[in-house]
Amino acid sequence: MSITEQTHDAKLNHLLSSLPEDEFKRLEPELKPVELDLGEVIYESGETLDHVYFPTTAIISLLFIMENGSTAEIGMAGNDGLVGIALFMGGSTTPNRAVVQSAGKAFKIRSKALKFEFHLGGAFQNVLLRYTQYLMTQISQTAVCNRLHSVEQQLCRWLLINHDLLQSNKLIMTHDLIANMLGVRREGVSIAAGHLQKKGLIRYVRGTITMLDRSGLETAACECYQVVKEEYDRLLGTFISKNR
Amino acid sequence: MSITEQTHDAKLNHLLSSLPEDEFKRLEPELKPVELDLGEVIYESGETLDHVYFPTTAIISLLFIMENGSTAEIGMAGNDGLVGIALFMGGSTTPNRAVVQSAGKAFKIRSKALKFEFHLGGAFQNVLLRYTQYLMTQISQTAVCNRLHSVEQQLCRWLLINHDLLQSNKLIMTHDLIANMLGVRREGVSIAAGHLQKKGLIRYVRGTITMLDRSGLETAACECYQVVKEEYDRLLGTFISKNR
DNA sequence: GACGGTCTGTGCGCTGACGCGCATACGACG
DNA sequence: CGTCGTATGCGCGTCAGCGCACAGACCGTC
Repeated sequence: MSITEQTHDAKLNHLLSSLPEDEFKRLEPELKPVELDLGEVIYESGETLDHVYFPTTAIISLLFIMENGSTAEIGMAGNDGLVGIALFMGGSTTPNRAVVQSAGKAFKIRSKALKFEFHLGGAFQNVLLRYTQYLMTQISQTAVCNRLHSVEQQLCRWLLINHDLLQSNKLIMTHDLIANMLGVRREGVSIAAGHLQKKGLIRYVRGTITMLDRSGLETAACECYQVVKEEYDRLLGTFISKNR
Repeated sequence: MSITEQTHDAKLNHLLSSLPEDEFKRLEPELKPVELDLGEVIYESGETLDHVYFPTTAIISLLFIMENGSTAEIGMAGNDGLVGIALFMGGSTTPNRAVVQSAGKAFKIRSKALKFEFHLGGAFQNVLLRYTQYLMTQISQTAVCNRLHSVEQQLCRWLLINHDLLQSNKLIMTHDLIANMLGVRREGVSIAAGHLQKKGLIRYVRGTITMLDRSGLETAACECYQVVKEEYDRLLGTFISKNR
C-alpha cells in the first residue's frame, strides 16, 4: 500500500466519520479507494448504479440533461456527502448524470454491501436518509434560486459551495464549464466573474479561479447559500461533530 | 358514520393501495380521515411535523418561501403521494410550507405509528422511499424548468399535473394564485392563460379554469411534464397497478 | 340594483439574459 | 520562438419577464 493510500482515510468523508465505531468497522472492508479524474462520469442518466461513492477530496456534480442537450446542476457532493442515492432509495437509477467536477479521491462500496447495511436500520440508514433529505433541500433551493436570483448571485453561491468542499481556495474551472453547471450562457458567467474580480472578491486567469475574500462573496451571494448550509448543520451537524 | 366517510376509502391513495394486504390492515386503524380546506396550511416551514398525510381527493402544494416573501412551488402531492417526508427521513421538519391547493380529503397518520411501520423495513418502507426519490425528480425537474422554459410552457405543465390529480377538468384557481405557485408575476400568468384560451386549450372565468384539450396542452407544455410522469411510473407504477 | 371587492386585461419603461459573431490574449507544445 | 487551441472580452440586436399603474369586468351582498 502506497503512502497516498494510507493517508487516504475513509473518515475524511463526514458521513462515514459520523458512524459509530462498530458500524464503521463492519463497512470498512467493503470500502474501496478510487481516484476520480476531472470530467469522469460516475453514472449516466438512467444507467443502473452498482456502487455508491463517498468522496473524500473529489467533488461530484449532479447534472440534469435536457432533451436539447443543455445541462443544469441540481446538486453537488464532496466529503460532506455521497453519490448514488437511488441505490438505497429503491429506484436503482435516476434521470441525471454525476460528473467529477474536481479531481480527487473517493471510496466506493458495492450495491449489495450497501443495501445490506442500510437494511439493518442502524445509524448508517439514519445518516443516509438524513443526507437524502439534505439533498432535497439543496435541489429545492436551486429551483427557487434559478427562478429568482441573478447569475452573479448564483455564481457567488456556487463558488462558496466549492470553497467549502475544497481544501484550497484555488479552483480549476473555466467560465464555460461553470456556465454549464449553472445552466446559463458562458458570457453571463464572464461578466459576473468580471464584476467580482473588480470588487476584489476573486481573481482568475485561464481556467483557475482564486477566491480572495470569502466574506465578501457571502455578502454578494443570495440567501440560498446560507439556508442550505444551515440545513446541513441541522440535519447532519450533530452527528458529524460528535465524532470529530 | 356518514355516507361520505364510508365511501372515503383510504385505498384511493395509490401509495396505500399498493401495500400488501397484511401491511395495510396493520396500518388501517391508524389512518384518520380528515377534510382539508383550500388554503389550509398543513405545516409551516421549520415546524416539526406530527402527522404524515395521504391525500385521496385533496391536492397539496409544497412551497418554498424566500426571505423577501415571494414563494415558489417545488412539488405537488395528491392521491399519488404523501406529505410529510421529513418525518421518516429523520429531519422531523423541512424548510418549506405545505398548503392545500385543492380542497378534499386525506388520511393522516401519527408520527409514532408511521415510524414504527417504516422501521419494519417492509413494503411500506420501500414505497415511502421510492416516493421520496420520485419527489426528488419532481423538484429537480422544477429546478431546470425554472431556468429554461417559458411561463406558458410551465403553466401547461402545471395544469397537466393538476389534471392528473383532480377527478374533473375544472380547476378552482385564480391567476394570482397560480403566479405564486410558479413564482412568476400575475400578469405573466394572465398573458399565458390568454394565449392558451385563444388556442382553445382552456377556458376560464374569474377563478375557475376548465381544461378543454388535454393533448393540446401536452404539446404546448415542455418536456418536463412527461419526464416526471414516466419517472413516477418507473418508480411506483408496478407497485400500484399490481393492486388495482 | 347599486356598491365594493376581487379578478383579469393592457400598457408603459426597464433590465437581465439570450444568441451570435468576432477580437484578443494566454499558454502549452513542438 | 512561432503556432494553434482554448479562454476570455465585448458588442451588437432581441426578447421574456419584471414592476407599476390603472381600467374594465365580473360576482356576491346588502
